[in-house]
Amino acid sequence: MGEVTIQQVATAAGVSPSTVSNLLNGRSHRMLPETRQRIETAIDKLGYRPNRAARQLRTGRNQTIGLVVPSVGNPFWGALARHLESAALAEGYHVLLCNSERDPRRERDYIDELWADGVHGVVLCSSLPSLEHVMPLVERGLQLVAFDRTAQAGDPASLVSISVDNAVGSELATRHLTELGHERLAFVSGALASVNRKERHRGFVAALERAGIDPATAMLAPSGSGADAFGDVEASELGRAAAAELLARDEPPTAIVAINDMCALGICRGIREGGLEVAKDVSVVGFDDIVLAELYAPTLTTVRQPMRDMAASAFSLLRARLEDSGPSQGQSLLFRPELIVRESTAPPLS
Amino acid sequence: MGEVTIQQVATAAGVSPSTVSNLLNGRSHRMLPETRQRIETAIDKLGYRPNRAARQLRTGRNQTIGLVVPSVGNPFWGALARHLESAALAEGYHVLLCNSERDPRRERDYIDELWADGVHGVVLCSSLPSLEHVMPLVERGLQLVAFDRTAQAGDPASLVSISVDNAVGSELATRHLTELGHERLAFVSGALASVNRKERHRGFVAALERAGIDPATAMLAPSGSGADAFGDVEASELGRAAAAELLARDEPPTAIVAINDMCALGICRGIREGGLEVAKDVSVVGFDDIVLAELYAPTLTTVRQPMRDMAASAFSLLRARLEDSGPSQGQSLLFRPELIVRESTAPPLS
DNA sequence: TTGAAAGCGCTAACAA
DNA sequence: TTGTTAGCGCTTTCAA
Repeated sequence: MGEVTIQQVATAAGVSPSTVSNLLNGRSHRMLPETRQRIETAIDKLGYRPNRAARQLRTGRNQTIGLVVPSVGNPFWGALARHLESAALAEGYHVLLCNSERDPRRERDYIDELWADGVHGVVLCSSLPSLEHVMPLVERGLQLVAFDRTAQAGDPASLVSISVDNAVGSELATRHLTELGHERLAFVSGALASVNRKERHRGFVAALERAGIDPATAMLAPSGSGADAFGDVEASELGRAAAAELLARDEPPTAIVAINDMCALGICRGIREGGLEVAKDVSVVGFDDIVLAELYAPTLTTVRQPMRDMAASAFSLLRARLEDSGPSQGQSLLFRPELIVRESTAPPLS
Repeated sequence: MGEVTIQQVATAAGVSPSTVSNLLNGRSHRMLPETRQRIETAIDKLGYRPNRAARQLRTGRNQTIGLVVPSVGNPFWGALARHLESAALAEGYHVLLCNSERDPRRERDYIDELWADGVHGVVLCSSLPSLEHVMPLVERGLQLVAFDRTAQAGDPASLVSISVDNAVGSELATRHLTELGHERLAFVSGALASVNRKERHRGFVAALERAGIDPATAMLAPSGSGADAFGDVEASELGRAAAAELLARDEPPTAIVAINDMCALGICRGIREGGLEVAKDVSVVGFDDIVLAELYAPTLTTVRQPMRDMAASAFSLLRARLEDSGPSQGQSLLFRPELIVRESTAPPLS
């Protein structure tokens, strides 16, 4: 049972615990090379590993960051979790996983909980337009990286925002459709309550205007309360329902822009259920470029988010703030999205 | 900055820290109801939350479990992570996320690391047939739940194993195909190195025998070293390559049993790329029933693992062992898989 | 029924 | 260059 302590290492090396501690904390320059050598040998021989709880109790810091996502069951967040954890591992950090299920209350509780546990850095994937609920903790020193959410006016001054340029991405997607000749377009999304949904919608509208199409003629689905009825994992269900609704109209769209890939896959499903064929009858564009996009039948045209880079940036910015301890200015990183054209889009029929 | 300490609560309530501690640790029966009342009031008023690091330093325990999966980027593991975290949250536990990327060395390092951090319970999703590498820690008291891996002869005596009955699942899948009239079947998997791959293959063979088909005529793909070339996230790539290989044969299979859903989706992709149609030309069955199985085109016939229940069991068994502290006998839980028939399977052409 | 006291393993002044 | 010392916040005997 007995774990090796710093005291035992010190004894074995014939020095005091503080010298060992100095070595451990990167102050090796203030000791004789031979002392250093002896300590290192002792550490190796005994298989010593510092007790993190003790260290945290003493310093108030730890080597853990929190990740709050709507649900890791969703492949998009799963990919973020994977890459973030990878980046963290490389620097000796751990990742505490939290699924908010898009429940604002749960989101706040998690952050409180993390803070109480001594976690000072959190990557927060919140769809909430306001981050007011976490302000008290940010003022106390919590370092926050908002992921997949661009900076907003009321945000904490120290906030780091990391996101793809949603408007540009959506515009790329939509322009691709108008260039193929589509004129009756639809935009499918849950309630336009979150920041990035609004931005993507904005890009959609901008592309229509640029193509000389009156945005007022564009369709929005699901209409009414349907938009609120679905959580994150159920994005595909939302797409499916929206497709059914759109295809039942007098003049159904010939092309659909989906808020994300899971939603797009649901739309494709709905199109097939309506007896039509994706691409041939109705074009579909997604957003995210999850792994499945390339696997689907037909393969999905979509807007890629450079997830690996984004996750790596999220971690390194967080770490820098955690370790520098200086006053940290907020900043925002906007990654450039890329249109990936695959099989789910084609010119309109007639 | 200053967090509220137990000392402050004690002062506010006019008692000593030990009494507060007693209340906190479920020993409220040994104090006057009014004392208890006063303490609770003080806790509420001050917004006190016990410092976990201090508690852990003192007791050597914490409220965190580790989850080691090949990759949360894979929707199957993503789903496990989600449900496990949910179950943990309900009991005040946290989940530390670790992606092994199917690297045995990384797997072992993670477990060591977790142990050094005071994590005494881990849900391990290892494909390794032997758990020898973690034995030293298990002997020191690490509680281990092996997930998606049935109990093996050499396993630690205290191990809990949770898995679906792979052989039965695979047999259900295969029998479904033989009953449809298929006679030229193939089994697609990475190297049959892991426990559950072997079991699934066993079920496949058993079903063939029962149907009066000589297992020797069944095909295995990818052949040779191809089986080793892919990790976990790339299961779909493996399927895609295997499909290409199988379809190039003189007598290609009319039905394929895939080792899991991601692999099955890759196979479907490969079939389409070969100019054939899933179901009509070649039937495909998966395993797992990930969310995408129902979304795919065609929807995928597959074997469902009751993930939510399995994850909940994993957590509650782990917790029981963590908190009972008594000597814990090993046990294994085998969940019953369920065949979900969808569109990707049909009778053979002629 | 309550409190005093010791100490978990570590770090960081401060002294030597 | 190295060691001494004093806690970080909590739990848990043991004594009152």
